Amino acid sequence: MPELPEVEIARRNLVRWFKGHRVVESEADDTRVFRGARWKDFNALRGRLLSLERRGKYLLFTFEADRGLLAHLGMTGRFVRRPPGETVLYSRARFHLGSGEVIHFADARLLGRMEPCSASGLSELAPVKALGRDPLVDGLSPTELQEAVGDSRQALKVALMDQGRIAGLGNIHAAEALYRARLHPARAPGSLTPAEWKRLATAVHAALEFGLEEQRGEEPRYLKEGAHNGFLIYGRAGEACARCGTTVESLSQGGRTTHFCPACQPSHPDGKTRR
DNA sequence: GGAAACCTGAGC
DNA sequence: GCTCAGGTTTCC
Repeated sequence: MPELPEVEIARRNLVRWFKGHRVVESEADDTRVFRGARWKDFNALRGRLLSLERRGKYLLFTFEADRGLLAHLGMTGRFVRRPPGETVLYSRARFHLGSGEVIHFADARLLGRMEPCSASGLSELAPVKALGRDPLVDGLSPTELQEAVGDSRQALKVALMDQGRIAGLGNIHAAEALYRARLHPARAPGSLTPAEWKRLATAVHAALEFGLEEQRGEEPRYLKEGAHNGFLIYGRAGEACARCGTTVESLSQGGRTTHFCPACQPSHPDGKTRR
């Protein structure tokens, strides 16, 4: 379920957890998380974590001895740090630190992905090479946004979630960005005006920054007990739009549910609403 | 395009 | 009991 902000928070936590500690042992279970990759190579991840990079929703671990790991949280994946001996539900892979603490990769639905490889080969892995610009890592100007998304023939929201165009936006933050930019999710990317690209670029950054603020902390907020919905539009179908009071609607795009305000986000640039 | 697939948990 | 879930891939 995690999108860019959640993955970035996971990255920051991991950097903190690994800092000053060596990995004395790594071990993983043979699960679907490794897909075709050689899961036993996970055991070779030892020593210091030299760097941890995020590109879109992927994490790129670099350990000593040219050992690397590509990780994706899927829908329910998460990294947690626990004292020695403590069990973690759905733990799929573990880093044992010199301090005795254990960093688990837990994933109930097994939709996450782990791929051990050489550190130098991380950037050459197919999923990584296919990624588009990361708004936080690479920046995303209105022009760059238009170049990445403007030639798509899919609905605007679907195009925004295409990781090959922009890396990191998922169902929630794409919807949040469109609401902030007052753009209808079904708009044709080719129809946006320069002013609209500018609004959208600003909105993408705002939505991601808001998400980062929301997710700060060790335990992923979205998995927390009783976490309330702090989003502007996501999950608010049937509620009144905070901006204009119109009832928020939903529609299905590319198999995902999109929420939007039919008044604030007109389907045409001239403001006419058509559905 | 869209739907179904991969999985389990949460919510109604 | 049924539906849905913040992701990605695969197959009509």
